[in-house]
Amino acid sequence: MNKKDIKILLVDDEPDILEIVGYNLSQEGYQVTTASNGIEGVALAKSEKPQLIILDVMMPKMDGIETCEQIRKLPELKNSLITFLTARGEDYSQVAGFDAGADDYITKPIKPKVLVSKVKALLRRLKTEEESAPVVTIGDIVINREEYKIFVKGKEVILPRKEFELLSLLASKPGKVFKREDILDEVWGNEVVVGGRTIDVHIRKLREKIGNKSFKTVKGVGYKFVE
Amino acid sequence: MNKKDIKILLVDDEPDILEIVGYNLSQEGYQVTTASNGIEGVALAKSEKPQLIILDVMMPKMDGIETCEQIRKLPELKNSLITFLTARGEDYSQVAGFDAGADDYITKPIKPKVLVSKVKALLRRLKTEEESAPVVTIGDIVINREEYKIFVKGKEVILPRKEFELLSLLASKPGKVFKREDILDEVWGNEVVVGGRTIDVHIRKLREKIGNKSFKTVKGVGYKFVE
DNA sequence: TTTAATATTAACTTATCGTTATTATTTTTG
DNA sequence: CAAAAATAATAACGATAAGTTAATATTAAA
Repeated sequence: MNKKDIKILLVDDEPDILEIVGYNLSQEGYQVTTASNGIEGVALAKSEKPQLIILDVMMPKMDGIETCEQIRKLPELKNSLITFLTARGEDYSQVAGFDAGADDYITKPIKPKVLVSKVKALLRRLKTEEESAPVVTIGDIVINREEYKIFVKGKEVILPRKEFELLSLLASKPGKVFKREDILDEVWGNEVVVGGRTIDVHIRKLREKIGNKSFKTVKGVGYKFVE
Repeated sequence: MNKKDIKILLVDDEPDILEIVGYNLSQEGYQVTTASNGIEGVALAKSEKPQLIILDVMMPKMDGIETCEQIRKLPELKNSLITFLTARGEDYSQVAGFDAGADDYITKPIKPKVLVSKVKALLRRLKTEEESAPVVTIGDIVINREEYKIFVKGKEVILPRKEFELLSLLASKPGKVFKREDILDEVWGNEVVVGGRTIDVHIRKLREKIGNKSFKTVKGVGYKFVE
């Protein structure tokens, strides 16, 4: 992934921190979004799906720990990294932070250079994890291959195996038309022989459950999944 | 993991440092290996696979930064932590160190007590990452792998070996679906061939003892443990 | 060695899923 | 624009996978 495709969300109630940290990360080429409180932070996390979220622990209204917990509940953000900003020596918040699902923490006072390289280190970690990332998001559909779960607009939809695999295949390359024969190969396996209408029926079931407009028919060829 | 199973590799060209740091860590019960230059360090890292590597930044031939980069390239050492020894104020090396893949740094002059607690803190972090903690808690179930004990809502439940291992596996990643073949590999071993209904029977027994709702069936795939 | 505990298999039941057949609808093409 | 081709929709059937129980084999314990 290119650096400029990496989004970082920064949540802190102190404008100075947002300013300085945001500036430094932007300079590095990252896309930085900021929020000044937890509620706003969760909302932005939802809409932006940043790869990295930096949360201040001490915030009014909703603190970093709770914000972190909220974010961790969202299936589409399972791959995101979360790191806390914490005053040096606040050992408690580190511990609670890890419990809440944090990946790391950065101690204040912040030294820009240290911050930037720590972020780099974290994102390096993301890269290796991402190769095996079990969670894919397309539009408002989240596919969790590891847990065999599908979420549509945050609501879980239970799919039988073949339907799951079919969706999984189509969604792996949104926009690409999968030929009927290719679908049979991938989902059914090339030894199995099934009737010509089997795919149609499964597509129909998916349309019922996921939404009609997501699955486009390309007559004479096959099907594609569109956002 | 037990303290005496933790290996620490110490790389420094100054014999005094090796002596004093090595002594202190050994006293704490860690297994300490030492190398007096980077090349030797990389070789030992490869063969010993230490959990923690402490590198001096300033070394002749190959410095700590380069040594670190070399080590980070080795896939088998991805889980290892690397920390630098750096003279106070050498801000540069901290930054470069993080870039090279370091997890922390320790400033000279070394105070044994500070060193030891820093090492402890680092290894605590490793522990949580490694999830090999002997005691795991999921909801109101506590699994003690070391003592082969299970507690449900504080009450001990005695499980036979296979059931224990099955539960232990599923609970190691709550939510993740374990395929039947994976379960066979992990719990039974990939040479053993057992009938198709064996897993079911064990699952059933677990459901009886631990609670029905904790074990979800994913038809055509396998089972998962949920809170 | 005997007994008890655990593991596996077998046989059967139940539920769910996948496929096909049928009919209707839409799209394409001559 | 009409006929043919392709796909959509439904329901019904058959296949498959999992659940259950009981019996047998294996292992560990007394």
